Amino acid sequence: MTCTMHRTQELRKRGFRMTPQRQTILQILHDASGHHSPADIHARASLNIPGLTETTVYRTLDFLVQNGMINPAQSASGHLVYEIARHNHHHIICRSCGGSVEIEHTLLQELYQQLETHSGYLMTASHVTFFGLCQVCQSST
Amino acid sequence: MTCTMHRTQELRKRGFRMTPQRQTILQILHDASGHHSPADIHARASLNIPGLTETTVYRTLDFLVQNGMINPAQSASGHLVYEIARHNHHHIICRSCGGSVEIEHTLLQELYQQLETHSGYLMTASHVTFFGLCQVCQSST
DNA sequence: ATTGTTATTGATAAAACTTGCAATAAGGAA
DNA sequence: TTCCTTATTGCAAGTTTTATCAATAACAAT
Ligand SMILES: [Mn+2]
Ligand SMILES: [Mn+2]
Ligand SMILES: [Zn+2]
Ligand SMILES: [Zn+2]
Repeated sequence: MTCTMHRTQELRKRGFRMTPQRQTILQILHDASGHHSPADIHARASLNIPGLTETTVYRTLDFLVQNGMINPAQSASGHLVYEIARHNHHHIICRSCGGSVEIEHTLLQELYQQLETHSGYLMTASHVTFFGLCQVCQSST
Repeated sequence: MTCTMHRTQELRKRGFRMTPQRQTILQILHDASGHHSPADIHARASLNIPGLTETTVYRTLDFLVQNGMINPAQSASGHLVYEIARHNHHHIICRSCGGSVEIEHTLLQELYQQLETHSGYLMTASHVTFFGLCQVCQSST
């Protein structure tokens, strides 16, 4: 079964509908891996769907996050960006230059255990953004 | 030396100035501990400084973050809130009800070590927000 | 295919946040 | 105190994000 059909069924199972808007935005995030801003996504999706509004882009992104198909992340500027949901990972962003690096979730596994023990919260996958100083910016101070 | 005088000197040392706006906002965050939205802060500070604009509140908050006197945090809604810089800590927010709990930084110390080793980034204090499901919301599903 | 239900969209307005610039005032120096 | 430099503010305009609501279209049932 194709990826699109699978996602369509997932949504229908939950009483939601697949639409060209949702399909297009998913396709864009699937193809162009990485983090993308709502404005960027709107620009790209508009090529396929001329009348598409920014309102719908924001709503669709929220919807897809709620349904676990994409993940939100803080960008260096503090704004939200989005990426297709893939393996569980996190990021460190350099406070100074904005550069970033990816962190495997396995590194956080132990912490998550402890957080659950200490807080009673169930720690679900959450695509955390840490901040720090990259090597280049460390030496250039 | 009073707290305000100390902060004033800190800023002057760096070529910046203490102003009624900055002083008032610091005082507000100092007295009302916890996380506060820009709108909330503007409302409170306006009582002391009638003409105060939202623009200045946003700019002041950014400035105070840059100078390490306050910390930003993601609220449950995703928007930024601010609190006076105090002991190094983090938060877990419940995805479902928005409730939150505080986490001591000591719990993350070990992780930060590993992150530095793996990434080469210098991990500075960063007031991280994790997301999960609180006990109440876990049982009510 | 046709119909009916209602989730979803686009249009519009509002709220939240940012930027550019001239007027103001903090605070160092005389 | 007074003067001078320039960091900081308020104002006005712009951008980003959210809320409301009537029109549309997905899709299940006929
Ligand atoms: Mn990512
Ligand atoms: Mn906090
Ligand atoms: Zn850097
Ligand atoms: Zn909860």
